[in-house]
Amino acid sequence: MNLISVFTSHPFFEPLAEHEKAYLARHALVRKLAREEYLATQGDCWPYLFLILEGEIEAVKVSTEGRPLIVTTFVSGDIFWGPAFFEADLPLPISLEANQPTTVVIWSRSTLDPLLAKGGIGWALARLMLRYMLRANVLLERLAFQPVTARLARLLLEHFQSTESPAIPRTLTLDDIAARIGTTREVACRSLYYLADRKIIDVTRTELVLIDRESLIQLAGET
Amino acid sequence: MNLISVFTSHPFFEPLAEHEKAYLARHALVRKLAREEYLATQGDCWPYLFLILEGEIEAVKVSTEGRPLIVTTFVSGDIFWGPAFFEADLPLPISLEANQPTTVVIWSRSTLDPLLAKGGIGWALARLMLRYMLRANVLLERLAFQPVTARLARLLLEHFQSTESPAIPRTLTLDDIAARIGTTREVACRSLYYLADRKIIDVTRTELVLIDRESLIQLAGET
DNA sequence: CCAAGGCTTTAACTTAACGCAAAACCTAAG
DNA sequence: CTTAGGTTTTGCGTTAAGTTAAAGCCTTGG
Repeated sequence: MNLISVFTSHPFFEPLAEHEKAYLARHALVRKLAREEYLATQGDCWPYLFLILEGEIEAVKVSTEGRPLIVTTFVSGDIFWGPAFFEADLPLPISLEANQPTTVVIWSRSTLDPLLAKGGIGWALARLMLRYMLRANVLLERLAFQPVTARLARLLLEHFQSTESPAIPRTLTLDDIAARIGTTREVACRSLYYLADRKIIDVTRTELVLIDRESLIQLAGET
Repeated sequence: MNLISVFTSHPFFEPLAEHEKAYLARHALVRKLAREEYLATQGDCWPYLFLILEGEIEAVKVSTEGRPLIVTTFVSGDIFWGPAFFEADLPLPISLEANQPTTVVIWSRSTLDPLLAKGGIGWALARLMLRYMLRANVLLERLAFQPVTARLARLLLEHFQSTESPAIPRTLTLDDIAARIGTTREVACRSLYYLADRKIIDVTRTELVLIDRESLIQLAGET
């Protein structure tokens, strides 16, 4: 397998010796997911750790009324796990859903167990977890303190940042946007046009064009 | 110092050898906090880990407009840390404020460093962090999906659970309640009377009496 | 070319939640 | 006893956000 090359390059596995990496590769479960396919669902007891080789996986929560909220997105190279990986019987607090065709490598708790006893990996896990905790924290802050418009503004800023061009094609549907900022389709749409009305962005059917970055930043609150 | 006895009894330090525990005790910083005193404030770079010996510490976030939100409460025996304990320069996402007279033991990153390299502690930290992440997750879910009344109902249930008696004295001020469920004084008060109006609880100036647990549970949503 | 299905947009309505302000109440200090 | 300061309670006006419904637009597949 050429899987080993992937591990070697990933900083997470750096502390491991060669034969340990080989062990990992032998026991790895490679799984391909289609768009909209679930890796695991909320409430499952899922004692695995995964690494994304290609694609994206969204961590999504669903309310009792069925409204989805995308908590975070894991991209290629990211590592995550189910709580049951650490302690038996802890249910998965979110669903893991592929965004697009995605390939992941999965290890079960029992496979990784012998390696975890060693120092390096435990520490690395703690660091990773810290990162995710901080992400969750940011989300919490926004949901608790910021209105929909501000959350939308921030989402847009992130998208505009990732490209040089001031225009981004409308790849996300309104439902996607709504799930990301924690609201509904309709409200997301209204907010978009609220921004358009004050000449902060330009909304067309095919793209969103940034007009006034300053105002957008201001609307998004601090940072 | 009799500090050592505290460590020995704490499962977190179980993996350590006796001489290591002694090392810990030697380098421990014991700090007493008065009520309302801050251990550290949001935005600080705070590379420490602490253990509560006595008292309580609240993790509180403050919005730009000054509205506080209590994210979680650490009680006697709990261990927590600043993100900078793991990675330099990460700011504290919350403030740590004593709820009551509180005693904590603090270690700096540099002190603990030699012990962290060893496996056991890293793993324990990862497990602890997982717990906190799950807590944050629950809070997120409630803020995102549940109305104020449901959040209040759940808070009350937790309080009623902790005592046998159906009556609890009003030790929390409305501001406290509001900060815990993420709203304002006035709204919290109104919600309280909303519950009283439908005979679910009884509100007097001195105590809250549980009348209809079933309804309260139902209002609180699942669980 | 047409029709179906999905996505977007708008409008009208409803309501939960917030802010302001004032009154009521309680406690502790003088 | 009185007052000052803090807390609780209530009324009122405002608004952000969710809901429902319907219309419009675009793409795709027959």
